[in-house]
Amino acid sequence: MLSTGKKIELLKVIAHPVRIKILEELLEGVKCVSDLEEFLEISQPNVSQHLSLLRTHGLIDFYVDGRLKCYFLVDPIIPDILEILQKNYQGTLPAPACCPMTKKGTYPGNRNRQKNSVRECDIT
Amino acid sequence: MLSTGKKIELLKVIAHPVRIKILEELLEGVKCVSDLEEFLEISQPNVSQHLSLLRTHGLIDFYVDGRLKCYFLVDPIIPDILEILQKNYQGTLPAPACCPMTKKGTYPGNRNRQKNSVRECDIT
DNA sequence: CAAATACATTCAAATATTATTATATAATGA
DNA sequence: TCATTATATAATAATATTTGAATGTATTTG
Repeated sequence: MLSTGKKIELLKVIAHPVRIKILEELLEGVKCVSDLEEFLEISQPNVSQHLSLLRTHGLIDFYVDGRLKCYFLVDPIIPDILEILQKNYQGTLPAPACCPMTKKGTYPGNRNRQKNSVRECDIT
Repeated sequence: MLSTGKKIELLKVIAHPVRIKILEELLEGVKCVSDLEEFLEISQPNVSQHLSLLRTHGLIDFYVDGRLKCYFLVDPIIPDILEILQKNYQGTLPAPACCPMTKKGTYPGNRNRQKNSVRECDIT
């Protein structure tokens, strides 16, 4: 299994608007470079460069059909990332249990804080 | 709801080893800067810089307790990303239905390919 | 009020990423 | 074989990211 470090690297590679579009397109099925070039509306060398980066990181691969290179998805992390990008997040995470917002106390750590700061969360 | 573009930007901000560690730490609960500094073993200004970046992107926020700044998670995209980083992916995605690997044909698009390339996937 | 603590900001240097341009290669078709 | 099509690579220039060093501000404590 991949280390967290490697996964962060993958995340970094994925986090680019053009590459996300490529991956979304490949999620639909196999695509050759020229089809991607048309779809993305960027130069062919640039498409190849992005494909190359995705490939050297093991995210995608290709097979050859005549003079076409047919790219497809390999890494199972991709659908999960793309799903997050589609997901409709609303609101925020719940405020921390122990803070002035929830009126339940202040910092739960051991650092110095103001003398009169009461930690109701400790008192229970 | 956030646009895909904004989410890609968030992904880019998140995809950094130090910032991932910060987010993982904050997932456990509120943390002040000095505690993060100790944990991360990087300089205090650098911690502040990363926190600032995370905050300007709306991923985290803080409350003040005396001289402490207590940071906490805000954006609900964070737990989802962190979950992916923990997940144990194995194997690869299934090979495309229509390619030499699966022996079911070649490129499904409309580009020129070699004359004798048969598309069994079209024939059904 | 002075010192100490907690944190932020600014600037510069080092490094990494991105896109462009030009050129190369390999396969196909005339 | 020659032109065309499909793609890759290399070099460069522009830009962005990252870190370190120095300095600044606010709060608390003695």
